[in-house]
Amino acid sequence: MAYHHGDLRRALLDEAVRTIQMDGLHALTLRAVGQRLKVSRTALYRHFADKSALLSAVAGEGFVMLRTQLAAAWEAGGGGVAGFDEMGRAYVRFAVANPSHYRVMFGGFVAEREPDPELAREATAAFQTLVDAIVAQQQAGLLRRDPPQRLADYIWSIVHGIAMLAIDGHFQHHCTDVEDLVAFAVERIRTGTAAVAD
Amino acid sequence: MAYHHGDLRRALLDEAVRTIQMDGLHALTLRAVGQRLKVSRTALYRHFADKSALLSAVAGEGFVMLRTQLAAAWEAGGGGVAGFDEMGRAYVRFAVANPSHYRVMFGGFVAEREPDPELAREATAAFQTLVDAIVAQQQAGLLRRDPPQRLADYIWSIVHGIAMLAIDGHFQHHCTDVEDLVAFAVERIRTGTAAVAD
DNA sequence: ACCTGAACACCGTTCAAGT
DNA sequence: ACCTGAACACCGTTCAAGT
Repeated sequence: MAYHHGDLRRALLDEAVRTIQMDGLHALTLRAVGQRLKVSRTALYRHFADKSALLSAVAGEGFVMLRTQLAAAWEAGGGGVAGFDEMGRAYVRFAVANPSHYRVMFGGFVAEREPDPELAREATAAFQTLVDAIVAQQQAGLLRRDPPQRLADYIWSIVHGIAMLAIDGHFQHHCTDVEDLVAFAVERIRTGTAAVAD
Repeated sequence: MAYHHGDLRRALLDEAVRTIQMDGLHALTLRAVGQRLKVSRTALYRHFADKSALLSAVAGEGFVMLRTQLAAAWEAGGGGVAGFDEMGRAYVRFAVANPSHYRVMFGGFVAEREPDPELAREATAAFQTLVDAIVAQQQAGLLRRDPPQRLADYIWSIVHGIAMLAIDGHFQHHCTDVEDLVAFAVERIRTGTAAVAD
């Protein structure tokens, strides 16, 4: 009869994201997901070790999407200053457009225990996109010659902070437009990290 | 016999923080808290409407502590540049020293639904400490004359981003010392937001 | 007023059993 | 291989009852 065959895994991931998007992370129960997919609530265990493995998979897909969109923004901006600024905008835009992915990626649900190495690898790859762009700009004389990792930690913190506060609605209270804030941040980062004369 | 009288509320708050600190937010169960305080698991309902009200109270105390420590740092630094830099350091230091408070304050557990107005007021008061310091610096000609709220959103995002990533252990992977990162951030913020010549 | 114990409706997970 | 149904040990919350 209506076996889901190979695509139940895919359906479970999509339904998990959909549920978090609509009703929040606390509403994600294996029973509800199974019920909505017309499947036993234990069918999931054929595809994931447990609930946290499902969340890890969601986070992993999120990191792949993020890395792809960051790289695309860098390319679309033609590298250099325009490309880097575009990366910052793309980062926050990803978080705002995919809040459930982002929350699972950084909400502390996965990072608590030692996460599966594949997830760590994908997170590192996304971070590396930022480091690469920083090194490229330094070599073009567009950015301070601080250690790239330090600059990356700093800039990642800024866009992450904006993204988190935006997702959690902390800006709505004082009517802050997120796009405007990111534009302001990009300018201030540029001013604060410009290459200094030798 | 061993009634807790008026201080059960206090004991519940402390035990909640202790539990989150030691075992994580997912380990905070009303049953465990009650058991550890030698009290029925339903005794809590005499002091809090429900579990989320307990978390709201923890968050509220966190905002009071944060505001106090930010104001103290500003004063200790004698206002001006030194005081402002000290505020940034104090912010991240608070988060790292009180990760369970911080996670409840910003982890999206409280902000999801409409939070109680008292909590919102305390969060706003903490934010206002930053705005006030920014206005003072602008009047002293030490900071760009952008809208104070915009500068506050920007700087709050930076320290919040560093704090969150630090708490969730995302810096341990590439051996970043948080104090060093904050020091670097404070310098870059200063350079990026310095007053411009008229 | 403050606390208790039993009860209710949930949850993730396991496991023997079915196809 | 893939899915099911019953069972187990949890959870937050309610409520009549005790002091």
